[in-house]
Amino acid sequence: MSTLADVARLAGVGVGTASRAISGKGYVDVETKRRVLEAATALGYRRNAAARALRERRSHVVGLMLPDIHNEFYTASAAVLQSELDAAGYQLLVATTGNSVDGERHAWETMLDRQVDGVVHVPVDPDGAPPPGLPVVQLNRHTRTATATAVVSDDVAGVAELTRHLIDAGHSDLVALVGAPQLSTSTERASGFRQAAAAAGLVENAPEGPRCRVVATEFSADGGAEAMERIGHDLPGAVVALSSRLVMGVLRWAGARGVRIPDDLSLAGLGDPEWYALWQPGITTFAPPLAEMGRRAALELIARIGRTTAPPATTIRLAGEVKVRGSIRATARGGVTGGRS
Amino acid sequence: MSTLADVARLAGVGVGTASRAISGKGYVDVETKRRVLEAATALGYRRNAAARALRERRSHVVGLMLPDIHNEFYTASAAVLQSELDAAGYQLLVATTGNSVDGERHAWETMLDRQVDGVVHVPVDPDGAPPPGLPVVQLNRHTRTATATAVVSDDVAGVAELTRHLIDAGHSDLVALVGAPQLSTSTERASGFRQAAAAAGLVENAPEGPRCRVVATEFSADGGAEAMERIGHDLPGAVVALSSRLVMGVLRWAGARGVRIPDDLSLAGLGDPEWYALWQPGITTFAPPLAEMGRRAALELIARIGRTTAPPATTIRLAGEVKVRGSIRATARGGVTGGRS
DNA sequence: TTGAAAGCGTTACCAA
DNA sequence: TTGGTAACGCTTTCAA
Repeated sequence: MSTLADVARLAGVGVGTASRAISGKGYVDVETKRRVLEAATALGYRRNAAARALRERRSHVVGLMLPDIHNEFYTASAAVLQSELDAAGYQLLVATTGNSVDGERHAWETMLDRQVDGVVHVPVDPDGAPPPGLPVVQLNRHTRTATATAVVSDDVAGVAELTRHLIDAGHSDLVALVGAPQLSTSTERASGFRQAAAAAGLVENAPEGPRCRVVATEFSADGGAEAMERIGHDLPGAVVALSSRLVMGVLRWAGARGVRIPDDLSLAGLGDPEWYALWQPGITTFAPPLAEMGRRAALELIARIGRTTAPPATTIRLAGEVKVRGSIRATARGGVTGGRS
Repeated sequence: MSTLADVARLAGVGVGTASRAISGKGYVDVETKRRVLEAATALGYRRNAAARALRERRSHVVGLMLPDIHNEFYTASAAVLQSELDAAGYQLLVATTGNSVDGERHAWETMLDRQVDGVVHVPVDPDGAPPPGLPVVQLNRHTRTATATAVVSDDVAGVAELTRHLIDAGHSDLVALVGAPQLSTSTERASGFRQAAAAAGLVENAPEGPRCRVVATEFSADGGAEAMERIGHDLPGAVVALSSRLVMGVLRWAGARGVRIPDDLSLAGLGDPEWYALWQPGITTFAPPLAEMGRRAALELIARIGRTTAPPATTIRLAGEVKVRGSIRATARGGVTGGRS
């Protein structure tokens, strides 16, 4: 691998000049620059990133910390985040936290050791704080204490709209399935559900009559199946499974128990993996704007890097979209949409 | 951020000693080492990765080049690859090629600029060659010229087994859907299909009688739907869609055309995304051992890094598994499994 | 507009 | 076993 000194020698200039010609900062005569560039091409010169990072005190690398690479919910954001960052000249270092506090600490150490210029972080520990001084943007979830700017989906509004859709279809006995109550995603989704339910006069945990319930489990297929098993003796008319994994769990449970969707039970979901549309008759869902979230997170982070005074931590809420498909059945009790039965 | 010099000063030793104490290479008195480590902890010292990379001429970073982060086929391997690499002290730099030769070239430049120690690569250009001298392991696909070691699924055997399953169920009019013919995945999957079909006496492209066809399109849902549209006038008894995207395309097409699976058309797939099992009555498929492939790729790469003489390029073929579910209907014409109709 | 030279934080060599 | 010192390749003063 040839170095800048090689290029300078071949071009017949000093290293300083060569550096300026190549980086494009500082004065260089047009003709000199041409010669340097030519020499660089001839030698197949590539700037050494390590030397640059050492001298410039910035690595041009940003970290992405997420619970699990193999989860389409995160990768949907990661894909556009990556391309946005790439366009701005940053490389992406990926570390996974495995949804554990230990894993998260380990990932932070990795990031710090690598001198990343900033981090996009899907937080695990609701009370964790990012290392001071490092530009961090939280994605999807946010921690309790507002230590960093977060880019999230407006789940409250989205789930409320989804819930209203159920209510409009004539449902008055609703169950929402959420994950661990410490996660911001759990509480916000539950809150959207409760708001819409309360506004329609559904009473939480009422033994009968118009009612709604919130069941907390774990954001996984097993969690969803287990939760349905738990309430199986007292099934609602509709269940809102507030993550795609929970939807899978409900579907699995329904298949095993012979419960037909939407005939025996209406189902609404969250997220929009490709199979939602494929599954007959399609899962009605609230789809967070994952791509847009990734884009915004990248932009926010880039804006924060290199700035000495960190802008105040804010939460950026992006609106998603309710997608109506066939997993909800209009009841005889009839709502605005009328009954199909 | 404190430096090694700070640590050395606090511990009352020279930087050389401090370096040896911390890196654990070279002679250091036990007591001295303790003092250094203590000082390091007190100062919250972290080794500067850039300086280390510059001096050691290796970055402890490996690159992962894949077509698209948002594709569960690759992330299934990437997840275990990441954890394996992490355990060996390597960080993962991710670049996407977007399935284009240009994107691939750009990704290579990124990798070279970053001085990565090695690369795990899902090749796009079937004729491309990795930069000489850099340890590279190809994942999933391999290039035509055996320039690097590749870790792939034994698609020939797997697809042959899957095809035999169809034949055993009494099918004698088969279509296989594959992607671009330059990709090794396309040719190997097609070859497994042809082998099994020929062994059962199916004639390729025969106008009637026991026959089989191979239709090349693009590895995408649109490609699958378009291919089905193209052959819709002359439907086979069963179609083998040789990627999960193609399966989606077939399913979408079937939904739109009112073709029932498996009643009107049997379907077999490849890969095993979570929704295969969920989709009623389940997609019968050949599932490549993605996790194991990721693990092996990581191990092979680690073994190659730091070794001066590159071991010869070999292709490591890992066996996958055929998963039988409900998307194949036994025909009246009856095979060993007998007909359900 | 240019060249020389001083670091950036490590590791590795060498003499003590 | 230790400390001093010379690189590693680059950017960035500073004088010329």
